[in-house]
Amino acid sequence: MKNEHVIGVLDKLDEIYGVTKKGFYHKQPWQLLAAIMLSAQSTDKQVEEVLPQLFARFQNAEDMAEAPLEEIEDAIRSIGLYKNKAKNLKKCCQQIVEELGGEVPGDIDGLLCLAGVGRKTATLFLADLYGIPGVTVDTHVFRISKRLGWACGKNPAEVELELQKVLPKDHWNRINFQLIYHGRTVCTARKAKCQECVLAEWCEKKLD
DNA sequence: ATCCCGAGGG
DNA sequence: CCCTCTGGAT
Repeated sequence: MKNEHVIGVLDKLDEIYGVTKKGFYHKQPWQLLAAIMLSAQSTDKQVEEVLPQLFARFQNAEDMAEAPLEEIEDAIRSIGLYKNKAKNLKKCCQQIVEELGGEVPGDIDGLLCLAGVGRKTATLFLADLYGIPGVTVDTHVFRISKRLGWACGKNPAEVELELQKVLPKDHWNRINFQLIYHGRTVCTARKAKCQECVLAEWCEKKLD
């Protein structure tokens, strides 16, 4: 894989998908964290439909920490995996209120101690809130990185390290949403639309 | 490796 | 109808 290939792809991604992503609406850090937690295995659209009512009902982390589980479930039911997500949200808010004085951690290790917060969620939170550079490897980034020939790792953690070496740091925080969008619309898991792919000239796995 | 789980696409 | 989905926990 040649360096010009990477530059070519990155320029094209910036051109097609832009360089900034509209993050989830939030007034407080815990709201952003909650929104990202809800987005697991769901689309942004689904999450955004639920947020207004959710934050109207629960004004702060303490409200959610004290709320009956069923009330949280009701507020997010239309999103998949709602039982796990409600349970994690409540537990996470309890931790924030009872162990952290109401403050959401500002570092990766602190965030990873919270219920329902894994590497993907934590990295995205830090990127959105503080602009801290981080490569988040979800299913789309994982799949496309390998098709492009940027990585060959067996799991997301390995691919994350490979991408950190291949990609300039100033692209880390936008490669995620760019590849996710590309992955949902063009470079899909099955039946990738290579004919209409703007990255095809640099792609190792391009289909004819 | 499996489960969670509603929504939308093929 | 059947499949997958911007993860995380067990």
